[in-house]
Amino acid sequence: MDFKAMEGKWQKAWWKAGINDAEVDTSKPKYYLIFAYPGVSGPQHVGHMRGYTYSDVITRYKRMKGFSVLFPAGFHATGIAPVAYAKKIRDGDKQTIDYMKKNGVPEDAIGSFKDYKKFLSYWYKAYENDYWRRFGFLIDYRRLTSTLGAGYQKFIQWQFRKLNEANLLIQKDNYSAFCPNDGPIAVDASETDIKCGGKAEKLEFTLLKFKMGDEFVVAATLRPETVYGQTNMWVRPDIDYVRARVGKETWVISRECADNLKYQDRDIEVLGTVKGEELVGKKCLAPGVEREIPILPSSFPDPAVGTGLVTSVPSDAPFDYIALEDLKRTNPELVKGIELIPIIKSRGYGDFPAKEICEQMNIRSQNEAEKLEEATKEIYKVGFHTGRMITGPYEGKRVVEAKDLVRDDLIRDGKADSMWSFSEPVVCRCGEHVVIKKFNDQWFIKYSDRELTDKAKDYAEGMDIVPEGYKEEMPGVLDWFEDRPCARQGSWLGTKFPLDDGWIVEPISDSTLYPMYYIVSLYENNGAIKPEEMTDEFFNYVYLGIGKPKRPEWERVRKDFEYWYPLDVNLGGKEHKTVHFPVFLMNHVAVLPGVLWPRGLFVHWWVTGTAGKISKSKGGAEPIPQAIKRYSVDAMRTYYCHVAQSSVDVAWDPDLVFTYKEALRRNYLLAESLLEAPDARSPVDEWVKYNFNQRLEKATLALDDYDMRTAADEIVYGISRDLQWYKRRGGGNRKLVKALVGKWIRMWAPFAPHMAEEAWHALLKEKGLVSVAEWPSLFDSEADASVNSGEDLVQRILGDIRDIEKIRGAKAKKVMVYVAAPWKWLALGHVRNANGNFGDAMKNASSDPKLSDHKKLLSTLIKRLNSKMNWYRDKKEVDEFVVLNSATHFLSEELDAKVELFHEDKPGEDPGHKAGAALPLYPGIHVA
RNA sequence: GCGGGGGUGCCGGAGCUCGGAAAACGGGCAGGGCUUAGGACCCUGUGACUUAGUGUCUACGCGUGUUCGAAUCACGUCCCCCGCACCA
Repeated sequence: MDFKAMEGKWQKAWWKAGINDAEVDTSKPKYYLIFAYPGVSGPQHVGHMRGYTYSDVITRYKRMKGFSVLFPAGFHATGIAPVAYAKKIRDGDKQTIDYMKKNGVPEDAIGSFKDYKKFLSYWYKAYENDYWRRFGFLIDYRRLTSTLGAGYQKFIQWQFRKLNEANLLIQKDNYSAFCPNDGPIAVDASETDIKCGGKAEKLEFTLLKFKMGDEFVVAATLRPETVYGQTNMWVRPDIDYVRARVGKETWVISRECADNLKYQDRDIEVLGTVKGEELVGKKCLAPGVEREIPILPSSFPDPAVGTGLVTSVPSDAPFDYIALEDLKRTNPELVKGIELIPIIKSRGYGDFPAKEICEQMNIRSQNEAEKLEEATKEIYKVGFHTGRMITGPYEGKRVVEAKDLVRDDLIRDGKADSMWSFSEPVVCRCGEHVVIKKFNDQWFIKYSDRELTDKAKDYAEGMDIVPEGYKEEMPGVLDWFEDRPCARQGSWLGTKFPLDDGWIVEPISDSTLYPMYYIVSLYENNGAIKPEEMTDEFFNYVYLGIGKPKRPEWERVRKDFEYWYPLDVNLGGKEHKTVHFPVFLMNHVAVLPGVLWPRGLFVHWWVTGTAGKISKSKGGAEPIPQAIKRYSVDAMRTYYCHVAQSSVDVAWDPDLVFTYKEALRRNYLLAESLLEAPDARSPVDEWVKYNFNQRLEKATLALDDYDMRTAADEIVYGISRDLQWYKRRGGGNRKLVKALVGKWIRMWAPFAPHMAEEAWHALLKEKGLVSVAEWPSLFDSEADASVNSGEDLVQRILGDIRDIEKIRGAKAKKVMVYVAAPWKWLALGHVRNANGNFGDAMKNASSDPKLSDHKKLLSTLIKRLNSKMNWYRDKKEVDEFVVLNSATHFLSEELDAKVELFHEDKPGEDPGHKAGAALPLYPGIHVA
């Protein structure tokens, strides 16, 4: 089977027929689904295809169920990623370039990426043509849109004016990264604006003021509650600090700290420098404990973090503990008399967690910075969450509470202050140290708004949210979600913030209402509506029905919108659970009337590499064009749907994908061979119809519930199994087979659409496209579960005979089967009625006149039946003789032996005395 | 700590809503067949013991309880994963 040829052939047919173009059709119900559009950031890998595949499978199914489907897509280009890539190419970043090459990007294209616009247009095309179309996604490509498009930006501005009308835009203080030369900049992993420090976190430090004569030596800490364990202070002897006037006080701090404070609204003036070594050996008064402690030399404090001075709590801070140990070796005189002070009791640790973990991790010196970081994190986490104070005024209190209490006390008493600082040095591209600046006019969307939150929570309760667990989380997420900065200053790509010059709408806030825009983008893309025309008047009319249409086209858009809205499902990866989905929901609630709010959310988990999430840097991500070639699109699609539930991470496993390819091929060949079988009525026609119906029904219900896995399981494996058995049993009723295969192939279509089309045409000689065929309906069938009792009986007998063959160590030449006498079914009836109670069963059976001839056998029989009570519970009575009689031919072929069938009470011959052993559904068997 | 989700064969995982011979379905492994060079296909087996089958025992993290009957319900307990933010 040539998957590759099939893919090209049928995709072409789909595009030609335009079955992916969404059209308003008022005679049909509508279905509107989007996936969270991808951030445009270079090549995608096999992991990305999971969610897209779900989207396509769902919408293909809905289309076959008679819905008019809108399945659009777009590109999220705002933010900093495209600029970051352009920069990496300009810088000749080898890893990035190699990754592009490995994904088949031509060299000259890579070169052009120096211009972020070229980068974007290349990937718009690649996502569409190399990924989405190649996977056969029936996306309405006429509606493709980018968040940088002119019309889209008009739409975002309209959205923000709506938010403003709803009083949800506010300005307030915010601390964010700032370069004294270049202004606001981004500190993120892509390190677009900065030279180093992409991983830095923004943290609020407590500044502890240590009195030393008339001035204060100031140390920064994240753990004010540990002041009770202070033994000394650490200073870097090799650097220069500054003496600065802060308000009315004089502080000794690092130069970088002084800079930082300047930007945080402090009245500060640098007076002079202080050499670090001058401080060594001096004593200062530790705040909180009011004890004199020495200032000691160390190498780990960083002048760019906090104040460049660190208070030492060796009981609970691994860095401090190790630095002390170092000193003990090099300069024991300095540390004489310093003892660890127990301050906090945490789960799993004794009095001195820092000491314990250093010993555990075998950390020997301050130079092992990475391990020390890890140890610190661990101790911090455990201490914060499980620790209790065992000293000081808050003894007995949990650390999580004590932390704030201690800090507030110290600040109130003038012994401490606070400051924002990065967790590691951040240097701007210009070479300047990045500071954290206090802005007092940062724009926020007021997601904390009580009314908005409550409305969203109420509404979410009635939404279709998959999986159920996320639905449970949603109220918590909505409560927890606070005001969020929605605009930025600096080198970001995005829409101009309409209320304030110089601000750019940030990339989460411009991606909340966009399903609305796909209605308009169709007309923007075909030129019917120009971006200049997209005024507030336009949007108010088409979305809200306010005002009058200026042109007939507006009415057209309005009609479309009324037809397609609200959105049925927004589908996205689990990374969106705590940001995108809540803001998506809340923005809808904030600016639109309730009837337009989205009906459902679908969250799926990831495809991971063997070691964690597939990432570009670590490699291991299989490029998509290569994967398509190796596995075939249909196999990959089936793999995504079947390999695990959507709410579970799956590890990418190439061997497993191959097994799906083979399963598909097997099914195709099975369909083919069934159609070729000679026409014959078979004893299993009713059985196969009944079971097909069961599976069809189960798959249909599963798809209605967005459970692609169960559906794929029934379709790819379940039906396949039944049909194999049907074939093995001699099934070949031409008319029935054609109907079976016809229905089955239609069920393939959402999952393996190319193979389905191929089979639809090549095997069934159908004319139209199966992708737009009707989803199959159930067979008319009178059969009930008793057909399975019969077929189970045949399978069980076959198995039992095989067991016996094995035990006797010889193949059967002749098999005699004895079907239980009718009166044994009567006895079974009594056992059932007694529901497991042997005495009752026995009593009723022995008083049954119809059983009076068999009194002496009753006791053993009832005992045996009773022990199988649970098994018999839901078994239907079948005429075993009729069933087996129709299967003797089959059995003798399977076993290559003569098979004879008898009634227990008319055994004919019974050399093994097996007739009497027969029970209902357990015939006696003699093998010769 | 808070919130959410979990602990079932060699592995991935069904089953839990609504209690009724646990292990569906896939994978792996083993034996056989069939052909052969296809990542094929078809049988059969895969907790232990036992046996001319329709038998016994052990098993759903651990412990209790409710029940004729518990992976499923209840209580307790241990462990694991994810999120805890301004990052898309």
